[in-house]
Amino acid sequence: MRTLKYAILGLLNQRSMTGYELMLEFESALNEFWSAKHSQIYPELKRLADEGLVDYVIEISGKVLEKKLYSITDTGKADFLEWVAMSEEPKATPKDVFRLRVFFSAVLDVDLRVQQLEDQLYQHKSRMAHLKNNQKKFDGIPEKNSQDFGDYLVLMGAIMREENHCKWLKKCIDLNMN
Amino acid sequence: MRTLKYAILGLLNQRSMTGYELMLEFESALNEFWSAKHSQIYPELKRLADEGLVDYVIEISGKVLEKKLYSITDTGKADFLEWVAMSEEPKATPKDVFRLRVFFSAVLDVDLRVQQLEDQLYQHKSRMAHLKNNQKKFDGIPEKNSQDFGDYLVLMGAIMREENHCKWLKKCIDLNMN
DNA sequence: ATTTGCATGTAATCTGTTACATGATTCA
DNA sequence: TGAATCATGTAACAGATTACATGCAAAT
Repeated sequence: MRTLKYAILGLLNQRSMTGYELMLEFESALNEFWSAKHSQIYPELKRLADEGLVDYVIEISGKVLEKKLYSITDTGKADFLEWVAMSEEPKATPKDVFRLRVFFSAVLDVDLRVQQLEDQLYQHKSRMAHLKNNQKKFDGIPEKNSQDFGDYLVLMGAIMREENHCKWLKKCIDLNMN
Repeated sequence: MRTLKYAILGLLNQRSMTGYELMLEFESALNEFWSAKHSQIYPELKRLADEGLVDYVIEISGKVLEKKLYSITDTGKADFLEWVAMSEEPKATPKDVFRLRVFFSAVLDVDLRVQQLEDQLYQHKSRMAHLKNNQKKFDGIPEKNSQDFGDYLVLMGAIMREENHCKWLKKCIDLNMN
């Protein structure tokens, strides 16, 4: 499906970046729905360059350190636009180890189950606090055709997801304790 | 992390099964949070047998068709119990191509965005109807120490997740249309 | 008889993570 | 001057999907 390809093209469609900067984007902006390590990004960038979807210029940082500033090409832009316009069937399985554990948890003592759920709840609560803090940077709803708008929608989605997950965890705790 | 290993051990801890039956379980009961194709299950079963965590007897279906009925061993049971009792850090990234598309969707016409969101909403609504139908098989809340209890909790979680996802999609549609 | 489902496997490929490897720049 | 960060790459491995491959059993 080459999703990483389109994630990179989408980011380079916003502005030219180095591989390192792309990595930082995956760690921040896209973190809630996609990720990639530098060991995956650099080879993919090379491949995209071979395919003519991106190109780069070498810049010098300081005295000698070379960095490659990548830009999307017209072909790349066309390819990306085609992808983003596509409709898709929702993927069947968002794999989730914790839910798997809950599924099997009847073999455990109730105390331990509740402890695990509480632990999970704590972690997701702090995650939610972090997301809500990120939301502060928007004042009001961004303009519909700005990149900030997409940013806003997915952040809202992430917050709603965390909220809902916490709600589920609380219900599980309740049902385990009666 | 060997999650498939523990998913299989957990299922075999409930009852002895063939690889084919395990495959069916992954397609039904576990479908909301884990999946595996037969091409992954059969080699894993072989490996688990080599590791002494499961064993099997060959049964004959009809005249000649051999099937392997797998059972969990004591070692396997101990290993599984240790795993299910473990606490874990929530995984950072539940990758989601649709959210990635939404993130970049500002490059599209508003009409197309709304169309995509509506399409997604339709699919998730029917998915939710399907899940709610599954829930009917429970009358009331299952006993806390039965496998049905875990089953019930994750099904509830799946329904809540779908409900929440639909809510998010509706908000996205609203914000795109003003 | 033919189709659908039961039943088991391997091979090739793709995607992603961890570990290995190196070196420059900036800030305290 | 030492630590954190910038910057780029490769190699080995793990996990998972698609395709290849075969054959029996049951139901229509």
